[in-house]
Amino acid sequence: MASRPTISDVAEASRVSISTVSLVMNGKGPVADATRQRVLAAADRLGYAPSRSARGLAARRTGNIGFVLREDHFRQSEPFYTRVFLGAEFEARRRGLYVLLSTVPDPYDPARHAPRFLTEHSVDGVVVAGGVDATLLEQLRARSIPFVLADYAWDDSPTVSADNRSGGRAVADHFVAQGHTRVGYLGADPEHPSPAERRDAYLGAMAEVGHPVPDGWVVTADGPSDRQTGALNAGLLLDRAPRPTAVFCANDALALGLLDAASERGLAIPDDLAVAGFDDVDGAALAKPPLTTVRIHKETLGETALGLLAEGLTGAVEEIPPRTLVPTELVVRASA
Amino acid sequence: MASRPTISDVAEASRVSISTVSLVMNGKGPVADATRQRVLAAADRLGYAPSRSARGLAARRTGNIGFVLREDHFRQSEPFYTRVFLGAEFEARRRGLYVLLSTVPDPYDPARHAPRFLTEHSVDGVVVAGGVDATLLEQLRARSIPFVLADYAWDDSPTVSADNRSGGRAVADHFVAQGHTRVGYLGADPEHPSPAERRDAYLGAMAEVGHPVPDGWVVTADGPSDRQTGALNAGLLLDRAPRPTAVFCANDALALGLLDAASERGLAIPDDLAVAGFDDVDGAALAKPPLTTVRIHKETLGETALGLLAEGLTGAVEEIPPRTLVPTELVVRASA
DNA sequence: TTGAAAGCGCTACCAA
DNA sequence: TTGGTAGCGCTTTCAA
Repeated sequence: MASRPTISDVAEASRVSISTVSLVMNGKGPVADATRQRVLAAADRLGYAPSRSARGLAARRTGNIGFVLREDHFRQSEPFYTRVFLGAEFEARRRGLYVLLSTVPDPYDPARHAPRFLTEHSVDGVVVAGGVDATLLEQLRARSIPFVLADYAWDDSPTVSADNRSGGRAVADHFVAQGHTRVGYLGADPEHPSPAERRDAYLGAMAEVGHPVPDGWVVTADGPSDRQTGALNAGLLLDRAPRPTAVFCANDALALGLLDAASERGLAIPDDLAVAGFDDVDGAALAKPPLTTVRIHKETLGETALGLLAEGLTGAVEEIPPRTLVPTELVVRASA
Repeated sequence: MASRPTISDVAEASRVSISTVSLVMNGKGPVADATRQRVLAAADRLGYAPSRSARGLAARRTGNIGFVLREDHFRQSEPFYTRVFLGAEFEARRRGLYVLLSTVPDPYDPARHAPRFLTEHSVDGVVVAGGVDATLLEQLRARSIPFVLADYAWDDSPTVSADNRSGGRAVADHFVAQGHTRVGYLGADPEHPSPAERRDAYLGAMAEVGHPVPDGWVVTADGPSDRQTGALNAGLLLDRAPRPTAVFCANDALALGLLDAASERGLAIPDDLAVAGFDDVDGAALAKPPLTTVRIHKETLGETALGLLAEGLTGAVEEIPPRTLVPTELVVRASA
C-alpha cells in the first residue's frame, strides 16, 4: 500500500510549490482563485490530509486541547460532565482540534497525577470541567498553559458557567406565582460557587418581593450534592414546625433526595410541599412526580468553554473574558 | 520565558550526542550505564520531555490511540462505557500513549461522521467500545488501521469481552443451588452477541443438570436493553401460569425493570420470584432488594483492549488474539 | 501572487 | 557503545 500523500504530492499534482499548497490548506495569504481551486481539487483527489505531527512540529502548535475532569465526576452515573465533554468535543471537531480527556483523582498529587499532556506540553490549552484541586490549576498557570474553567471558578481565571443567578431568581418567581410565601432552601457542597449563586439569587428575589426566607429554612449540608445527602438532610426542613410549603434545592440530586424523604413522610407533592431543583438531569423528568427544575445546557457549557479557549489561542480575541454565562431555563413539571 | 528544552539541550548538558539521548529516552540500544544515568539526570534537571510532534514525524507513529464509542452509549446514565474508557485511558497512560475519544452518532454516515483521526491518520490504532455501525469498522479496515473491539464482536476482528458464558453458567448453578428447577430468561437487543452468549450458557447449564428451560420461558425482547424494556416485557414471564420461580436477565437494566414489574404485581423477591442480572451496575446494589448479578470489571475490559492493541502495534505480539475474555464474577445479593 | 529554502525536534541508519 | 547525518512533512520568512 502506497503511504499517504504528502504536501509535495499535492504540489506536484497541482503544479505549484508546496508553499502555495500550505497557504491554501490553511486558508491564508493571497492566492489566486484559480490556483486555490486547482490545489483543493488535487488534495481532494489524492485524499490528502496534512500530517498533524509535521504541522505541529513546524508551527509549534499541537492542535490538541486537554480536557480535565475529576475522576469521580466522570464515573458518576449522572452524565453531567460527560455532556460538557461532548459539547467540547463537538466544538473541537468544528475547529479541527483534538481533545485529550484526562481524569484526575481527588485528592490530587501534582507529582504523580499530573495529566501527561501537562508535563509533555502536548496541548495548546486546557478546559477544566468542574471542581478540581487548586494545585492542578497552579501547575497550569506555572507552565503558562492557557485554560478555561467550565462550571467552576478559581481565582480570576476565565470561566464559563450556567447563569445560576437568573435560574435561582426564576425559581423564586415561580414559587411566588404559585402563591408560596413560606419557602426554604436546601444546598450542599459549600465549596462550589454555583450553589451559592443559586441560593443568593433565590433568597434575594424572595426578599425583594417581601417574603424573605428565614435563616432556619436555609440549609446547606456539608457533603456532596447527591441524592443521599438530600434525603438525609431533608429532615432539617421537613421536620420543623412550621415547615416551608416550597423548597428550592441547589441541584436535582438533592431535590430527588428531598422527594424521597417527603414521600417517606407521606407528604403530597406539590400540594403539601412544592420542590424545585437545578440542572435538569435525566432523572428529573422521570421522577415521581416529575421534577420542576432549571435546565442547564450542558453541551453548550463545553462548547462555549472550548470555543473561548480556541479563540484565545489563535489570538482572535485579545483576552479571554473572565466570566461567561450560559443561559438557563426554568422547566415547570409537576413537582412545583 | 525560555522555550522548553530540546534533545540538543540534554545532549549538551550531558556531553553526549543527541543520538545517545534518543536511545536513552527510548530505552533502546546498548548504552553504558554511566552514560544513561548522566543523560537521565540531565533530562530530569532540565525538565526535558520529548516533543510528541517531532517524535511522531520522525518515527511515523503518532502515539495516539483512538477510542470510538456510540454517542448514545456515552451519554447514557449508566457509566458502563465510561469505565471501559477509564480503563483504557489508564493503560494508555502507563504506556505513554494518548487516547483520543470520539463519539459517533447512530445511524452513522461514513462521509459526515467519520472521526477526524480516521481521515487524518492521526492515530496508530483504535479501540472500538460497544456496538457501532459496521460501516465504521469497514472504514478502519479499508485504511488498514488496526483496531480492537471491546464488548462487541464483528467478523473475525480481535475482540475482548466479558466471560459471558461462565457468567451465565454461574447464574444457573446458583439458581439450582437455591433449589430452583423452573427458571426463565429475559433478554433483549438480539443484535448484540453478549446476551446470546449469556443465554446459551445459562440454558445449557440448566439442561445439563436436568432442568431444561421450556421455550415459553425464554423471552428475548426486540428492543434496547433497558429498564423500561425489562418492565414492559416482564409480563411475558410473570403473567404466565405456571410461572418460573427464578429469572435470569441478560443485564441489570432488564433485571431492574423486571423487579419493578414484580413489585407492581405484589410478588415477593426472592421468595415468589428470584431475579439475577448481569453487569453489576451501580444501581444493582441499591435496588430493592439488592440485585444478585454477574459482575463485569469494566475498567479491565478497557485496559485489556488497549493493552492488546498496543502490543500489536509495537509488534510485541505477532498477531492480536482474536478473542480475549475478561473474567466475570457472581455477586450474590438479596434478589436471588 | 508564487517559490526557494531554512528549520521545527526527533528517529534511525550507518560508521566509527 | 557512541556520534554524524539524512530525512520525516510541514510552516514561515524572504525574494522574486
